[in-house]
Amino acid sequence: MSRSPRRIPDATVARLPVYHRGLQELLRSRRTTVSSDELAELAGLNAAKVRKDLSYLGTYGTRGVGYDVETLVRRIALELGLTENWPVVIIGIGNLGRALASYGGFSARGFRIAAVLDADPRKTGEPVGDLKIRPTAELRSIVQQEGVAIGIIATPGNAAQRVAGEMVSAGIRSILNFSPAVLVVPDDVAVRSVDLAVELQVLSYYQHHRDDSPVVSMIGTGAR
Amino acid sequence: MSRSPRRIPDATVARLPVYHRGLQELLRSRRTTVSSDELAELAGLNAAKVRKDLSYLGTYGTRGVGYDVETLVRRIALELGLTENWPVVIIGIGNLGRALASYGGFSARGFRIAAVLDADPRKTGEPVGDLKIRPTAELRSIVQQEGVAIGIIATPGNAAQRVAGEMVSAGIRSILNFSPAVLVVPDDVAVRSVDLAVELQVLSYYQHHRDDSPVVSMIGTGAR
DNA sequence: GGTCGCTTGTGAACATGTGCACAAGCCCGT
DNA sequence: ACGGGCTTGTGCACATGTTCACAAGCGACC
Repeated sequence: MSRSPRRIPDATVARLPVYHRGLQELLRSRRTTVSSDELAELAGLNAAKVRKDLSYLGTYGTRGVGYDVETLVRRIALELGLTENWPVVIIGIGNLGRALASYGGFSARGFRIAAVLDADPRKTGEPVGDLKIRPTAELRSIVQQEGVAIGIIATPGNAAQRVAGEMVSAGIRSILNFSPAVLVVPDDVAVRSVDLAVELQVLSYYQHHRDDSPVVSMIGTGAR
Repeated sequence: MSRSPRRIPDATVARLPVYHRGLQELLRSRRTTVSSDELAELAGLNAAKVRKDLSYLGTYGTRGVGYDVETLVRRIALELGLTENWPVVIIGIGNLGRALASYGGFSARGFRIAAVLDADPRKTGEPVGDLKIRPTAELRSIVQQEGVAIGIIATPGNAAQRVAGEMVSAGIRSILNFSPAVLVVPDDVAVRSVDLAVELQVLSYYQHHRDDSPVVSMIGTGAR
């Protein structure tokens, strides 16, 4: 259904959510039209990249005018699959898991938290926002009942691989991993990992080598 | 002092922390030597990439044998500047800020949290781990006294730009931004942004287009 | 209806990153 | 001392990503 004519490059896919975020802001401020230059400013990129990225979605701009904000935000949401309101589960309810569970941004941008789970039986029943912590043994039935497609791992590193295996066997095929571990999963499972310490260490490198080369970077989005 | 002979490519810099993490594991299990193949497995990459990456650090391997774990972990730590035990500050102590503040991984990997700050005066004095929340007005003096070089922003999006400005004017030149906002800073300030919703949305794309192309990716590390 | 100013969409040059494949070099056993 | 097995380091071809620069096209105004 929402197949795009050409395949979209990974680098562009990583930036689409940033455009989506900026366009939503514009919507809120009642802007109807936006140029590639303005959108570039909002996304922290340059105009050429914006135009090339958007061109992979098809021809949605008007020369001499710009892009219609509402059309474009809808087109990007469609492409990213945000219209499906994916149910997600979070496993590992420590400080980070709790923070993720109560992070308002998720529900506002195409996702809803179907359940929060933890392997520690002492935590079972503990409230987290509107939800109660459930034991990991219930994962399979939750996934099946709610049609969960995306799982978030917020456990310590040593539990992550086990949890990933449980997710995969429960039918989850997209995993967002916040633990400092490299996950081994079947080829048809997508994994994205965010390691907080890694991010700091990259910054540390550029801080350390400041005189050699000043650099500003944004993860996966190739910002200036 | 620790200048490397050639400039290290960004893609490699983003992977060095992952090697460092894997090597530390090996150290703990008393391994003295590791091949590019084994290290690749640990980092979720392929051996060719590992060898090329490490070659930018100089010639530290032994043909027919592999790399000396201890030498290599030290060399990478030196390159990343992890030996300096950077003091960092966290601004914005909501759920996420609290999670970051109590995240053990930081102290274990080259950073120490010098202070946690929040703009809300009602939170001042509240304990977070060993620290107490301080008002943002104290940022400048903290930065000067402790020599803080790296700041972490964990505020809501609408406060992020203001906080970033305060950090820059206080003398911070490396910022790790967890808010969903694009920060505008002077050229000589490095920014890395992690937007949790963006990560989910990227996963959502690949989930949505699953039939077109199975994909596994790891942020900024180019894993298979 | 024609012209002018503005902005898109994109071909082509350039830059960066990846993977292959193999020579160079080290260790060990004989 | 020498040969065999193994692993590094890297040149080179290929793939992906970025930027430039400009023709094409739209809208507005005369």
